[in-house]
Amino acid sequence: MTRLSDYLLPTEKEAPADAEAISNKLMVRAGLIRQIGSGIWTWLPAGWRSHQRAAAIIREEIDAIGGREMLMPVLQPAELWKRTGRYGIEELFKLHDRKGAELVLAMTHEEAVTSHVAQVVRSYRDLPLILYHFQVKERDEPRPRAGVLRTREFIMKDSYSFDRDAAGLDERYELHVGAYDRIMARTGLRWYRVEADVGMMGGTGAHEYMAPCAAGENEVVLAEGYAANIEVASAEPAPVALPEAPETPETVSTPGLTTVRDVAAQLGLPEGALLKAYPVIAAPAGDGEERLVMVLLRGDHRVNEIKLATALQAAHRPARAEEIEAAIGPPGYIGPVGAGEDLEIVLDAAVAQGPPGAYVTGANRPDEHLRGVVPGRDFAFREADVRTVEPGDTIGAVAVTIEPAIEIGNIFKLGTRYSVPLGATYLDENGVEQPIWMGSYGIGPARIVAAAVEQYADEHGIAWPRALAPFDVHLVALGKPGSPEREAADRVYETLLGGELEVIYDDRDLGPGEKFADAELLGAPLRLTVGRRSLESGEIEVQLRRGRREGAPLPMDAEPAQLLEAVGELWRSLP
RNA sequence: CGGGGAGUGGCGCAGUCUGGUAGCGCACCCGGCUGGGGGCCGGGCGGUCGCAGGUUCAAAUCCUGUCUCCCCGACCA
Repeated sequence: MTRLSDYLLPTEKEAPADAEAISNKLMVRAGLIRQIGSGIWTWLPAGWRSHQRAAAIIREEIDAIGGREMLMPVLQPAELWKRTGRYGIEELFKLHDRKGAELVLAMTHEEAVTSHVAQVVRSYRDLPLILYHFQVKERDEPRPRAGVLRTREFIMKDSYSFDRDAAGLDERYELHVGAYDRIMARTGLRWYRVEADVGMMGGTGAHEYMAPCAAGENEVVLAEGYAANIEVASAEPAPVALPEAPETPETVSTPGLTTVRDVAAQLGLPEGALLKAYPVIAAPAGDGEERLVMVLLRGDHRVNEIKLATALQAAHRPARAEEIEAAIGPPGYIGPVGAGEDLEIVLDAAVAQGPPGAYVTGANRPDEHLRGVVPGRDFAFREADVRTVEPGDTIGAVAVTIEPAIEIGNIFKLGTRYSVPLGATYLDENGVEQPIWMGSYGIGPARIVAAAVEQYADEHGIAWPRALAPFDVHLVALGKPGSPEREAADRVYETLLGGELEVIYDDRDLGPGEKFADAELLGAPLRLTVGRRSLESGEIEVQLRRGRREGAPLPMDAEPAQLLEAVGELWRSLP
């Protein structure tokens, strides 16, 4: 029973002034969500229905691959996080109880689930295992934004798999790939599964599920048969015309010219004919020594920090001017030639694999560059792909497309990252203790909902895919309360209640304009209208929200079973 | 953390420069009209001007401090 007259659906004509993203504006305007603090949101009744629909799809598919639903707490002892070395994470909310004991608010649940498994699982006979829950995550994000797309508190479905070995983990991972693919397909979203960064913790595989939309914070690189987060993407660079190499490099005077653009312009060369030197200080995990590394790439390319971190096997930061001055040469004029025997030089693959020719580099002397520098001949290097893919790059001779997208799920092979510190082991057939191999798999119902709004909204409001709409059918009654057309609308409502579809019935005493506007704002896929015209024509008017198309009208005098059948058929034809 | 912007009824805003009765539209309440695209008329309710301190006869307005929110960047298991 959902009559709008006694429902809480606070719609607004105007979007809140501080909203920017489409989903932010529309979800607030449609009465789905309300903000209570930065990155802290309430789901109002209609919005929560959409959230629950997303969650239900996820639950069904994870159950179907053998996931066991449970519930773990958000409030946790800090000790657990100290054992895995994650207590220092800045995003982790930390607090104390009245006795002064240290607690945290969980931002994810590897620690909790692994500590349970460590206690409970003893034998290879107990494995494999998939455990999951829907639970609030708390993260002190540096910058919450875009309504419900990036919040400090949100519900995530996180599942965790436990296996005897890497091969078992691969199996559980593939099961999740299948489940996630089915979840995405069922939501009605446009989505991609992309290769993702595995991080420096030695993960062995990761994918992200991305929904393309303007408000997305990530970028995905797409080509025929290829989809990757730009953080890890690789492609063929657009070619650059290089001058032929002279016998030896020659010095050119470039007073005051410290940028690629200025030097290229001065010498009449494309920016790609220069080598850009990007000095970084690399600090390997653990207690490795810091070291200075010169990263070289084509002047028109940009460093990809994630790929560079992978190539260096180390966290890194840009070197400071005084560090550059002391170790190499004057900032703005540094280059690989004569930079010192011991300096580690990483040359981007786009140069190392590029056509033969000569480049311009800094001369390591003030106001001078070198022309005619040939990698390999004039300096030694280590090759690595460390540049960011950009428009104009190709894969298989076809230009890539780069799209903004929102990450709605990710799956990750953890290996023994958490089982070892938390002592999650089992005894194999030979009685030998072995670490458990783990995977973790997250997905955010809120982001699924918000992404659907982003992808399908138009200037009139939300246009839900069938699977996520808070209500399937929006029945609008026109005319005065108590009028014959209202009575007819009531009868249609009663009939629809006997069917499978979720109906919101606008029985409020408002004008037609307001009702239609609210219906389009709220975005149910199917709108049925009963008014005076219906009495005259004997037809219930039909409008399909997606595209705002008129549908074939339904007969008003049909038997309830017939009407339900007709509505059901209409419903199944919708996107 | 760096840069920018903003806090005035539920929402959107004006008023601040130049101190002097807190205003507008929408929403809301009451009555009436209207009844197929946010309609009309009349009458109402509702605001410690984010907070604290200061200057002044007098502060939404000037000064100091502080809190909160948004955007861009940095960051992001």
